[in-house]
Amino acid sequence: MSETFPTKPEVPRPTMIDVARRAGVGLGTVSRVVNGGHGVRDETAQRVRAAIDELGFQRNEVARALRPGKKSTSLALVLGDLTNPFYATIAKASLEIAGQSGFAVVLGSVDEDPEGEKRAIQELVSRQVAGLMIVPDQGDHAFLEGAGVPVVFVDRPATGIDADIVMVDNEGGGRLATEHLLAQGHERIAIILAPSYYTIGRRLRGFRRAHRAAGIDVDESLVIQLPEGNAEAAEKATHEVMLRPDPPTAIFASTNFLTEGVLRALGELGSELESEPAVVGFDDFRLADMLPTPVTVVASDIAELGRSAARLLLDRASGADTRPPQRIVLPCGLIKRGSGERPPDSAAKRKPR
Amino acid sequence: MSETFPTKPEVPRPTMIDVARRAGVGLGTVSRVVNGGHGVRDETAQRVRAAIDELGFQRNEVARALRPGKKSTSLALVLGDLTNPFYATIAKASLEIAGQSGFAVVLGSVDEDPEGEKRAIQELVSRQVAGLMIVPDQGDHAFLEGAGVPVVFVDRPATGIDADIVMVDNEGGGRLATEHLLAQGHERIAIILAPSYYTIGRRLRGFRRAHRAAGIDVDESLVIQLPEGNAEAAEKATHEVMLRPDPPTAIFASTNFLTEGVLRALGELGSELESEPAVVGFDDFRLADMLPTPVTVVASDIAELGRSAARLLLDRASGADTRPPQRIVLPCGLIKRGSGERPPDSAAKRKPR
DNA sequence: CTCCTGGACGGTAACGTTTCCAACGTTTTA
DNA sequence: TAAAACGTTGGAAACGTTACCGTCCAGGAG
Repeated sequence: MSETFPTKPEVPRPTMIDVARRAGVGLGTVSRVVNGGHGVRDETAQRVRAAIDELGFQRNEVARALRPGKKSTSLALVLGDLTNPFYATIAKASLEIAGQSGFAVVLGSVDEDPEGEKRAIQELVSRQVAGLMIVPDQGDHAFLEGAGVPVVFVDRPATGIDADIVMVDNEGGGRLATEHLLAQGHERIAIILAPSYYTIGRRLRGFRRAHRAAGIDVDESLVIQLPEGNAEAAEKATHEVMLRPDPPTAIFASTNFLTEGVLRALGELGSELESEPAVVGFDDFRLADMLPTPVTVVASDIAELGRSAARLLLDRASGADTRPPQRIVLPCGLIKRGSGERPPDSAAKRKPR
Repeated sequence: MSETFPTKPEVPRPTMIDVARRAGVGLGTVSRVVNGGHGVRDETAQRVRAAIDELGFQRNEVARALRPGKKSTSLALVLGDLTNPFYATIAKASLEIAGQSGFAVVLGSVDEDPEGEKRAIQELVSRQVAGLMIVPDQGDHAFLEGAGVPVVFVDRPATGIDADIVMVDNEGGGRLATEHLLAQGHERIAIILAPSYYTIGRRLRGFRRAHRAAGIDVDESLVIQLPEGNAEAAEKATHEVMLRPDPPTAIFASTNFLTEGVLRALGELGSELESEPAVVGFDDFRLADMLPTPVTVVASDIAELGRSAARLLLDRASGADTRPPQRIVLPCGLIKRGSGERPPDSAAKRKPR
């Protein structure tokens, strides 16, 4: 390198010792002032505070967390693809709650495989976080038992450990969506399923229960298990099922990304279809109301999912909450927008508006 | 509480001292083994590693970061609404890069006001992060000068400090979008602007330059400054401008959320309009290709924005990079989808497909 | 007047790690 | 053969904070 950047003087940040010296008091006094200032004479506290301001002192959270028994003021959040608005919403909400209590949120690097998840979690634990919020992948989470930090699972339970869990009423949502379609007279409803997550299983159960309650048999050839949980897989599967000799008159997409894939396939199929099927998705998504046919979805308050998890974890971490592991379940509601309203016998093509 | 949860025995995690005792070696030797194991006899290292496995020892990153001069192995990321896919993409990408180097990413709680941002940053600095990635709000960031950690700004520069910056070619993008519309024959192009961010200013500059190059005057009444940067504001503004006696024949929306608002307004206006205007947005968004009229956008590689920022910051933090502050600018490209292709004289209504 | 009480404060140990230095044994060099 | 050099190891200091303990002084009780 021909010219180097003048490296910053790397001025060491002032410590409590500097503050103590400046204020002419002992180290303990500074500590007391920094932590609320009980047991310190007003006049002394003033002097200390003045010194803090002059030096621009800021407490070193790392040193603080080193003290015996103390945990850091950080929570860890382990989740999947942040690009999925579902996860992003959880992250944002938990961040907000944590921030209100002066806690930061550490995001471990998120891998796909269970092994990567385990590594990420251990990385986080080694940072002495006060608690873990995890949207768990498949695989055993028993190794968390000995981690010594409270854990809250979000959106789905984990196996091998009995911990708090905050989730959505997946079965109720699945039932709601299906009942809505059944009420329109549909009897051949396809359900598109992402790979074996717990949530998906519950949504399927709701689907079956709604059928049973209505006295209608589920055509198992319309229960479609995708190899992957992305829009492309759903698109392909929708293509296939709609071109069968006896296509479904309605489709229930079990995930926001899957809904997108379903709609994409229907759009491409377009006029090839004798009659466009009704569609209901699970989880709302942006622009759902602006598509050529606004899409009806079953939705829950995802942000509340994140908030509840963060609140619960903070209470656990502070020791304020010693109840047995809790199971918080948030309700789902139906947002009718149009795509679920097509009658099964309608041969009408999508209209301009 | 009538019954309390059996509090975990709170097993203290094993330390290096435990490992040393178990392996019958000194503390220094354990440290050497943990950090690569140079200068330790193979047989000794084996014994130490065995002890580590048996005890399930894991290095305490907090204690590690306390050592003089050492920073933690965490990077901080400060940004706006994670629910905005733009920010979420940056977060995901930087997380990925940081994770590859064993760094975690701490998200400070993100407020809207400059004061909240400053507080969040100081919270993060007090956690001894190795570096800061900031998508800065307005306001002076000179206070970062003395923070003693490397800073990389993302998406926009900050005032009051000369630091690395990774951004997008906003002016080029603005110009590209405008040129595309001009090439279709449009001469009355409205531009919808979010409040005074740096990026928006550059996009506007590109807009003006393109006009000048084409020898067409900008109608200043079509340069629309929004009071807020959300979809609602854009929707309202679009309504107003389209109902003027002499409406624009094309609209350039300077932000993904604004594009959404513009489209929403146009959808509502529907048949009230004599001719629907062409639309080009800045930044791509999910489902843009599935709207009734697929929307043309100017886009850049947002993920690369995050990746570059993280890479640069890691190099700065490790001291590997001592160059003067860098300015990385990523190019923008045009993604044609249809909404930008309407000729200015077309009286055609939106067609079914 | 003395003793005791209690509030205010100073000093120090401890947290778990890394880094430096000294000590040791072995081998090479003079 | 003695000295020097080297590789391996153990021990101690240091990082910045909090918790605990002891000291000091003032004031009240006896």
